[in-house]
Amino acid sequence: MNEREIKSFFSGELLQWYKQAKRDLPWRRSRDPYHIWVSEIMLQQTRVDTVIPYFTRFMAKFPTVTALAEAPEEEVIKAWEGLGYYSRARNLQAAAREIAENHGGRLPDDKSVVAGLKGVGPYTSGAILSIAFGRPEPAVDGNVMRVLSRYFCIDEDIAKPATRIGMEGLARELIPEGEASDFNQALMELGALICTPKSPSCLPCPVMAHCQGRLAGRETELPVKSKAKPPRPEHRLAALLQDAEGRVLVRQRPESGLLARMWELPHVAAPERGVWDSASEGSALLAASMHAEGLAGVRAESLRHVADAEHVFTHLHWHLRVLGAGGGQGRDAEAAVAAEAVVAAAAAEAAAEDQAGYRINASASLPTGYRWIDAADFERLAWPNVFSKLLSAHFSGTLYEIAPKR
DNA sequence: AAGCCGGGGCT
DNA sequence: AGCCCAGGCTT
Repeated sequence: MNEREIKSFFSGELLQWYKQAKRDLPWRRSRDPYHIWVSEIMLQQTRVDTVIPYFTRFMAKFPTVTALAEAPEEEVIKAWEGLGYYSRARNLQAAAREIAENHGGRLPDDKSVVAGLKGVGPYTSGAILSIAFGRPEPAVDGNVMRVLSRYFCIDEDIAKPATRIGMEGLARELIPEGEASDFNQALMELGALICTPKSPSCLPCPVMAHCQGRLAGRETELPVKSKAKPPRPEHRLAALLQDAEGRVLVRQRPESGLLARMWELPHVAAPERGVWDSASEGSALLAASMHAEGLAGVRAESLRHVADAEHVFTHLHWHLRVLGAGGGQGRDAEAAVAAEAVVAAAAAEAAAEDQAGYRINASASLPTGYRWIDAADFERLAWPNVFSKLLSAHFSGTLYEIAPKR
């Protein structure tokens, strides 16, 4: 078989396989470009099984481009809570506003418009144009690069942008006339169901007979991919502070950057691991930090170790130690903390006010971005997973289950 | 080209 | 507990 025949065998067999093997997914029940678009944004870096419930809820809440464009941003972020990469949600809404404003609320069959949308790169552009409009554009994601690397025995590093460009050229050639939608989905479906990353199921694979990687016995060593740098560790001290009514002090993150505009417990980075490990030094640091933020009344000696939590990002690994005070929460995972009187001035004021350890005068204003929340507020605001879990446990009275062992 | 952006599944 | 997976944007 020559190169041309190997390619046409691949396209023909794959397409035929897909037509009988394709999964019934919510976004495959519609040809509405808006549905395809939302699903493709959610599917960036995210598995099908994770996306399904989010997609269903999202479409019920924001059924049209216009509905999404007109929604308050916090509602969109809340609907995205737990999916990660929150800039996807902000970009999606910004693009929806662009479509509502300049294209009558309908995604146009126009490559330059689609490719120019916020949050739409080469992969997503190709996916929308082919799936929603049948245009013969390649849609090369990680699945497709894995499948093509193996079938054509390509050992270029798929982490390099130049490799993706090359794969797009190849994928474009492979699209059968008039079948771009099914063919592109077939390529990804094969990667998801058969040609999987770890141990590919070659026997039921519709194109095994001419898979160059398999014929060379190299299917498990392909694709070649250079490794990412490990996330850098950060040890952080977080405060779980309550007022007399049991409300919890939280703050909103900055407009841009990591976890932009989401809510969290106040926390501060420990300059070194030793400070984080030491109950007295950690408490003193956290109290001093809160005081510097304008929160008079935190006394280091009243802070107790209530939980540890981890949060791993692609480039960052947070080790969170949660120190708590106030409210009626009597359980103590750790012995009472004896710290230096770092905030002595504030302590004197606070001691008169509240023996439980922390209290903000009702008339005193909180620093910008801070507020007290109750369980109902918690349900409405959007949190990164780690704080969602901690606060959910706190409000349901089960925080001790994720508290440190000792 | 390299770093910045979350989260979950598998072994 | 440590491994792997995976697009787009910004600098």
